[in-house]
Amino acid sequence: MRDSNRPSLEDVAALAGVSTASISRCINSPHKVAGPTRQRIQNAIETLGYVPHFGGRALARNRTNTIGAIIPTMDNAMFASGLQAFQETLSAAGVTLLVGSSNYDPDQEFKSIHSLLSQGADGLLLIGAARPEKTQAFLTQHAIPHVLAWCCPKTGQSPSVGFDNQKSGHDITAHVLAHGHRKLAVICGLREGNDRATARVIGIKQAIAAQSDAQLLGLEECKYSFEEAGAAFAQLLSSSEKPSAVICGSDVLAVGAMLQAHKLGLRVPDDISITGFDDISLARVTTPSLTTVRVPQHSMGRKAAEVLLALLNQEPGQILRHELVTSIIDRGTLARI
Amino acid sequence: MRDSNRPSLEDVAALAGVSTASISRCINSPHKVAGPTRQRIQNAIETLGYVPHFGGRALARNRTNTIGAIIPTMDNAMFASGLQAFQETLSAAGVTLLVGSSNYDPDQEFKSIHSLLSQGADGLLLIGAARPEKTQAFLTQHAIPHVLAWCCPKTGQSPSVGFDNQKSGHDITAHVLAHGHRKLAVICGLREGNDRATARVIGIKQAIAAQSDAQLLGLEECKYSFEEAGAAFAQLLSSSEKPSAVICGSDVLAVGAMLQAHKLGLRVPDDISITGFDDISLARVTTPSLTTVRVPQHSMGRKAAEVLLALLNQEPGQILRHELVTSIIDRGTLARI
DNA sequence: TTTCACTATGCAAGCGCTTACATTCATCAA
DNA sequence: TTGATGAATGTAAGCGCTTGCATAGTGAAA
Repeated sequence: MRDSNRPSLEDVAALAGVSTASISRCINSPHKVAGPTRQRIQNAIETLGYVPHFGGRALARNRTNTIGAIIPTMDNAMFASGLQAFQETLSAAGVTLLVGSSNYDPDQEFKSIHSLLSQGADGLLLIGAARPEKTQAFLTQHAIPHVLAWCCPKTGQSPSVGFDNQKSGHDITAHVLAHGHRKLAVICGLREGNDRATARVIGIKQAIAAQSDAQLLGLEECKYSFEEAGAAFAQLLSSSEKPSAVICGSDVLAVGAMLQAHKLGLRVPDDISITGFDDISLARVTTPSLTTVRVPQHSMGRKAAEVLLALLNQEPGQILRHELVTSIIDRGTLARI
Repeated sequence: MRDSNRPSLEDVAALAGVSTASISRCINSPHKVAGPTRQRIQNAIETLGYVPHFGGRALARNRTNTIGAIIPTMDNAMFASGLQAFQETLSAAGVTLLVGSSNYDPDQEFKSIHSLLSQGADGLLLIGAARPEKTQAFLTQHAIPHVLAWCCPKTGQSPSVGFDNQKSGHDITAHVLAHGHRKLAVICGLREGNDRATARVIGIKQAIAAQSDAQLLGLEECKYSFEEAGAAFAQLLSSSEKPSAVICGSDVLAVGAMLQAHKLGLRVPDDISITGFDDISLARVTTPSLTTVRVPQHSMGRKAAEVLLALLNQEPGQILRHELVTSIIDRGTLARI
């Protein structure tokens, strides 16, 4: 027990009167140790408050039982509950979650990947499929086990657990069109390096294009904040021809738009309809509550963890592309014209 | 290079024609290595794509550069932005964040502590001060560097970065009383094992007690969900004597109450006033927006990280108790009577 | 009883890295 | 020239754990 007072395997072994090997076995595969011995060891561990030394273990096993997740930000709720589910699932499997953030910046993401790997992450959860060649190459070259979430790319060989952003964008737009709207506008997140935002917009445009008498009056890109979304909304409504519905690429944007509409004295949905995307808790709280696209965050997080764990355990026959379904939640911000 | 194709220090040493010690020095304290040698080593590292093995490093150094945070849940936004700030600050210092959750359960928290420590966390961020003797003893016995956040206990020797929950509870209540309310009710989170919720209620009760003609008509405890808070609200309003204001221990509860009020056909704040606590983004989004207590989540997260880093670096002369101030944000859910 | 098969446990060799100490070598003052 | 000095590099001893192999112990079959 050289370092301060941290007990080592050896200390436990001495107390229990067995060899260090038995202790190790008792911890890692208890069935290999006889009942009474196990009991004695348990006691010793208890009395000393022994906790295995991570470094030693990681070195000997060449595995850390740690998985990294790099998400754009925890600050808004967009990823929170998915991440929570991810963490819980890992935790149940005895794996710990390392968190890094990218702040929607590819360079930052690359740094985080590096950082988490050098912290020993056995695998990685990444959001979205779009990343620079450099990052992609790094993942491939080092054969980093990873899964993509929030997306479901049809190309590329990374396993993914997500949904079809484009289709969902299409769906909500078709829904808006079905309500009789023909003059539409869009607020979306910054699309550069963000394939989810990009795909959603493509889907939206597709749906509009498919309806001959519909038109897209304007499209504003901004960060995911109430303020920026509000400004974008004001911008869209300042043009001569005003939309009857504004389709937003995220609930955060939609709520920002609603707040701004309120300031402008516009009633939602009587004067203008607004739709969101994600169905985070915000969506239920506004008045009226938000018509939006429900994204199965919880099951996505859980499934992503399961896939990643299977990957690490080299379980064969894994399906590599898990597409979950989204649905439209009709609440109160979409009027029928 | 025994394991698959991962290069080790030795491989780099061989390539560069130096000893492993020099490589190590070159990585960890470059100034100790002569220019040309350094160059040669850099090249070798580059060519091999060498990344130091985490386990080996952690074992030799007895330090992982990893810090764990155990928060009740990431699912609601209560801790999200504080955690984000915490993570960013750590990241800037080259330290990685490990996340565990407690789900407001002391046993689960204990398990998470164990788990994060066994994953090598050098230090810990814990929420709140109330924990079982067993957990406390474990922390003390093993001399785990840790800091408490979201609270600011005057006793106990754990460093903390937080605010005075009791005082804040008192303040918001005094504020409500100053608006002329005399018949109050309270919805709070489950207090068992949750010192923040407990302290807030104590503060609320104190303020009410200090106002002789004020009365507390009812108090409901529930989980932090819209549904449960809604039920609690309904319960409070089902009694014969109805409160004119309901003070909630969290914005989540307040929003749940508002949603329920709406269902019951009550106008906020005309028919009933409601206040929140935390000032998470939800609070700005309801109609009317929520009068609440602003908690400096961001600076709390940042400061907590700074304190923890200082602790790990054994920087002397640290102040161990950082009390941040809260303030009341007056928005639209508190009527003047 | 002897032998065999099997289980429970111990022994000891690493895992990849850091670092105290030893060694080498160039530099410079005496 | 010589010894002292200090910088650059090498040597090798761990760090705490896992695990293949060896050994001891047990009961059943022969």
